[in-house]
Amino acid sequence: MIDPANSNTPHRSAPSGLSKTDVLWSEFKHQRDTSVFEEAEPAEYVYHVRDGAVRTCKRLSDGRRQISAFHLPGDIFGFENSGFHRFTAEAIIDTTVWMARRQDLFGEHTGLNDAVAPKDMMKLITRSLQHAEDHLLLLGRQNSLEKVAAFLLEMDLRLQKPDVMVLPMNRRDIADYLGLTLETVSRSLSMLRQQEILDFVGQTQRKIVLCDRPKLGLVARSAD
Amino acid sequence: MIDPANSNTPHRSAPSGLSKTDVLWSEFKHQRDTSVFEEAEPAEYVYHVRDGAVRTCKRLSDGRRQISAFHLPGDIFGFENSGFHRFTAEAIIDTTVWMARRQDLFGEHTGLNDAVAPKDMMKLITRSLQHAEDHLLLLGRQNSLEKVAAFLLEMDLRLQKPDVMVLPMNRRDIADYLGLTLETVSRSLSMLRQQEILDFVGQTQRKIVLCDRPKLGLVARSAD
DNA sequence: CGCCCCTTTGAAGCATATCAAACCGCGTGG
DNA sequence: CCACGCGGTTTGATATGCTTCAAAGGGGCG
Repeated sequence: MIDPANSNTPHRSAPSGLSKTDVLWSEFKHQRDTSVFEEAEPAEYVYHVRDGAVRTCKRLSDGRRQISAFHLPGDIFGFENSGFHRFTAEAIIDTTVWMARRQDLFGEHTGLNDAVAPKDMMKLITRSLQHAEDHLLLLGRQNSLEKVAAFLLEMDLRLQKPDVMVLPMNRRDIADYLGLTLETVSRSLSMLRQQEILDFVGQTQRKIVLCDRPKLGLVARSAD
Repeated sequence: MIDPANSNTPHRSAPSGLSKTDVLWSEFKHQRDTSVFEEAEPAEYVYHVRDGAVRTCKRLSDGRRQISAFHLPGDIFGFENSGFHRFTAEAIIDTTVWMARRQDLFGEHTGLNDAVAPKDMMKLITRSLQHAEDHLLLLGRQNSLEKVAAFLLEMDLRLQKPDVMVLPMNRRDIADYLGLTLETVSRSLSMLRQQEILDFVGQTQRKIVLCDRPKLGLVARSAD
């Protein structure tokens, strides 16, 4: 968990989404494919992605994995009500996070309670809930092409509709997010490319241009 | 929405799960297959199931449906942070609910703020989130037999492990909860019966006895 | 240059969906 | 009381979308 190679610089400022500013945040770097925290571990910190990308996932004992969310720069993750993490969080690529102690942030056992308004925490949890609820419909009732299209639109939005979308995750991560295999994800992307809805930039298949967002939207929701 | 045939008796008491007692609850009856509220409707009330059962679901425009949760007697549902319902809620069978105004309960715009501790609300939302997160893994990564087994165990637990489990929902509801078809649900139940893990009581296929909960647990998680 | 990881693509297999038919209990109306 | 229709369920046959297995190509890095 603690990597001596990591810097640990103190900061006093607030990520967007949290209102109070007088909380101590420490910087921490995680190499790709290392865990930020593990499922069932006590939840001592809250994390703020500065740079990189993180996946939160659950695993079955035979290795099947479901990724519940991707966390990109600006996102906050790891807050838990229960005191224990319900997910494993792993760095997808080399990632820098800022960490704050839960009790500092949410003032449970400290004198300065409500260091961050409970309202903020509520907002964060509600956003997670909403995302999970939408994802239930996708996992339970949408086909592979719709799933991949929806994924692209989600990433597009969260990366603020860049000209070129650079995906930090590989095909397997996408597959485990969408409840598919990596081959099916690849085939769906190929189909979308063939329909000229997207294109790859250069030879790396992680840089994607969305040529036709409206059409992509139609594919994502052949419905709704 | 408002059915004149319904009784509307005022109550002053608190469902378990909410701490304060001085909130006005009104009783309301919903016939089976009628909606309690619709997606995108303003969320004015919070609901407490007294009797019956409710499903909350999302639909795609072509009719595909994903049920996110079943609400049984004692459950609270319909609280929304956003002010608008993100689901449709429908009575599965004839159902009695108690309703309380959101602002009475959570004291947003009233003089008596925090009529119910924000902590309670947080607990409710966290429970929903946890359930949704677990359901993601089920929908994305478990096979039909595992899904049905997990469903039975969930219902068993929530009905407090009765000798005979009486399911309020039909096979299609179960299917739409598990991301399957009703035929696949039926086949899975038949397989479990053949393995003597469960049995039907009488000729109605909604009364189920779990003969071997440990074995059912093994089926549910051929993993985890 | 060569190895490894990632991705794509093809072929075959399989789990679940789809289509179809029969059964059963139940409520209704003759 | 019985005949009938209907919704719900089961079961069988077939179809299909996705997975599994396999192979090849490409890029990056030692």
